[in-house]
Amino acid sequence: MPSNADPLGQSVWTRPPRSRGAQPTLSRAQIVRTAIELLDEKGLDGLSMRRLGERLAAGATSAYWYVATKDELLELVLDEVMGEIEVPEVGATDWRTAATALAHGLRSMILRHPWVTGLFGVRPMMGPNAMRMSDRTVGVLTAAGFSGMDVAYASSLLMSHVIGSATMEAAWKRSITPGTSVSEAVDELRPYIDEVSSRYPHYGAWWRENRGMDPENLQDEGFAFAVERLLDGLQLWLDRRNEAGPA
Amino acid sequence: MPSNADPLGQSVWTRPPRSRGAQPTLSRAQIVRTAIELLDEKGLDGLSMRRLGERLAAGATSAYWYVATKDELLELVLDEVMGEIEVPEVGATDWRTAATALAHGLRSMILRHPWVTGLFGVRPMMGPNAMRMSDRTVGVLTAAGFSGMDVAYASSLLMSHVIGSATMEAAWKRSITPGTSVSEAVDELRPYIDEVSSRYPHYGAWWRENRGMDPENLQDEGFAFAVERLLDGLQLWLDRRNEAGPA
DNA sequence: CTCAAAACTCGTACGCTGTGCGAGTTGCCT
DNA sequence: AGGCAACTCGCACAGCGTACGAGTTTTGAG
Repeated sequence: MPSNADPLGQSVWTRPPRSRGAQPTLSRAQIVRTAIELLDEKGLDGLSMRRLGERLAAGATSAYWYVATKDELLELVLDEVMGEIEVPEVGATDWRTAATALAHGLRSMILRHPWVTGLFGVRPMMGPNAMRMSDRTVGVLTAAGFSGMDVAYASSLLMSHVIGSATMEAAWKRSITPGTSVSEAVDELRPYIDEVSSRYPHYGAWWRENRGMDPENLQDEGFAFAVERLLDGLQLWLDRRNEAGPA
Repeated sequence: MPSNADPLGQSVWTRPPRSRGAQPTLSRAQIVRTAIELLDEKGLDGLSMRRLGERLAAGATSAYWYVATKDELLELVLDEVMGEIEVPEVGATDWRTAATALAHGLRSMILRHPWVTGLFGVRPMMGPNAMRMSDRTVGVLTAAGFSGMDVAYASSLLMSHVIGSATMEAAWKRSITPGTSVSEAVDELRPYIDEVSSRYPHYGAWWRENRGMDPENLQDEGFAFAVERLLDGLQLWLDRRNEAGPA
């Protein structure tokens, strides 16, 4: 363990960076950037500390001066990509537009970096970028009329849905042979689905009715549909509460 | 690779089990059961093929006769725990009750086996238990009045939300020292949250108003709230459509 | 009953992983 | 000038997934 290891259970985010001494040839930022490069190219399994060292033109274990463990590096990486999402400032638009932007921004980040889905489950996101996003979300929802625990509930509803659906979408995309389009993949699978779905009554019936659909924009449309329904549900709750309140 | 390895890219589910020959001392079912035991005790990282062999009182690589790779074993394991969820048959209750049962059933399965969150993202779920669940879900939603792609959208909305929120809940639970209750954990974290939240305006304001809340049933309440909003949103869409249709 | 083949079990080994350790180098501060 | 802090990195270790092939048991065919 390098000497900057965490003595008191503090997280990566609270520990100050080093300052004096020989000038470093590496940096946290560079390490994180390179790790993301590697992850984008080869996926979560494709990142090993040795490969990272190689790509950095450094020794296999050199990164360990800047990062206590691989898990910690992954925490930094997760927060870094969270920084790619932009949430409108409070008051810039109505809350529905802002929430929609948040949802779509988060989703497209995940589709850009599908390996993040493997990182969401491990530790709660507390990095500065994730916090900044939470902060804006809280602001937007508060301005919309939510208060108290409802804010937390609504924001978690939003985030959870996006994370869940993008996780499943990424899983599906990963399972098709790379390079083929969605339509081609579905065409390939069609006989198999025919066979399987025939054994399940409701699913089979649905499939017989809908096997002709164009699968190209299905994921996008499904996501947009879900976000609308979800915001409808929240809006309805606000409306009902406003009706009941001033009575 | 054992000789029953998949020659044509078929999945685990289509390959028939072995029949003739020396009577086996192991079985797929037993292997899967033991793997789940180990996973429940030690988490995703705690499962190694060697440990599995040990616990089975067998050689380190013996399980490889029944399972081509560890990933395949995990696919079986995932489907096995999916079998723990019960979805009401179509017509047994109104669709809202059925959907609520599905959501809560899936959530409590995930909280019982938190390691599954690491499995959702890797491959689409196509095992028999997952299919059975999808089938019932499709049935319930069709009976409710959804049709065509809406069925897929609505069912994915439901599942995605549960998976996302349970993933984040499991992450949070994992990060607190085991054995301490939720309230104790929050009490421990309180000074840290005070410090962090002060740097984020909206989040900080929200925290100052709400730092006194009782965190004990927060997760449960938040989940129930979200499911209600989500079903409201779907219901509203059905209503609007029924209004517009017969006009 | 005989016997080859099928059905399994498992010890060994290979290449990979994360990372602790300690010796080596560099450059600032007194 | 000298010492120490800041870094770099080769080596080694324990553990991983799993390919391989030799060993054991049971079966069905002749």
